[in-house]
Amino acid sequence: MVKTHTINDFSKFVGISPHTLRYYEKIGILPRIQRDWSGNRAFTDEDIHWINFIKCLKSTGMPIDKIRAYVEMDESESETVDMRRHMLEEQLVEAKNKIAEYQHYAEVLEYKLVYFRDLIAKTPARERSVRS
Amino acid sequence: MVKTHTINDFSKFVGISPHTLRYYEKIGILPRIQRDWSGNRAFTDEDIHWINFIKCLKSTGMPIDKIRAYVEMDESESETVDMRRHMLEEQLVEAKNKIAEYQHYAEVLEYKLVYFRDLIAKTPARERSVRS
DNA sequence: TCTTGGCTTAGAGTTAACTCTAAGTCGTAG
DNA sequence: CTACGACTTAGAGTTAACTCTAAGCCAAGA
Repeated sequence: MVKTHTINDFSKFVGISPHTLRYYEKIGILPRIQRDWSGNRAFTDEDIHWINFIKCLKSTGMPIDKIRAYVEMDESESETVDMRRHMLEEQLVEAKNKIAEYQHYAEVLEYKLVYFRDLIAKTPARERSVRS
Repeated sequence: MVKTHTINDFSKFVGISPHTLRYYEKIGILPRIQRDWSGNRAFTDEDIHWINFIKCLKSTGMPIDKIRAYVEMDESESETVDMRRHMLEEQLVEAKNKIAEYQHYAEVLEYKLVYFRDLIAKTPARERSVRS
């Protein structure tokens, strides 16, 4: 017997509103959500992993439609392992690109900040009115 | 005498459409764009740095309104160095958070991919039909 | 002269991914 | 008995940041 969560509890846990959770189920990116005998959704800890994985795909820029396609393949008995692997590899590249991109931004910001810190260290506050 | 670029050239260079460049100027996040004698925008290499900096702010999640506020401070003679520094420091935190976030996503994807690669290595293609 | 590429204002349309409303049903706890 | 928290469908509204259209003007080059 696996412990399950109501939609409200689960919502708080994963940081996604009940409304959006139902929406995700409806559009097909959250399949296999169990129901209790009265028809209410019964989320399991397994589902947390799935949500995290979905977040991963979404955040690395995979559009909802493509996520749905992936999920359908995952659900089907058809032979789609190669394709799914390929899709994940693309998202991995995206993730790595994002890391590089934000590292660049961090550098730009640090560079600007060096200038500001310098300026603040050298100049009494009342004399400061300089453009960057 | 500084070499300048037409809006079309500059557009290609920074990867932002002429339309959007005009829009940026209009909403106040691209100030000080020079004009030639006939009134056409004359972008300088300086402006490229500025665009890159703006991209930095935008990509680290600073909304347009806040960017405009920053730009206004940068333009004004008022004493806003501390505030601007503070804003940049917030964006730096954002950039670092993003890096961590995407590193996490990359790990999740790599983990999944290990499973797929394993599966593909061990199973002849015609036998594959497994759920992840 | 005609085409090309620039300019302007004002406002409408697009996009994805939610996010919410309405309107009604059901089961349980106080 | 009543409130609460689930549930349903269908469709409307929201959001930011573009993105484009219309309509018309101006200047340079072939």
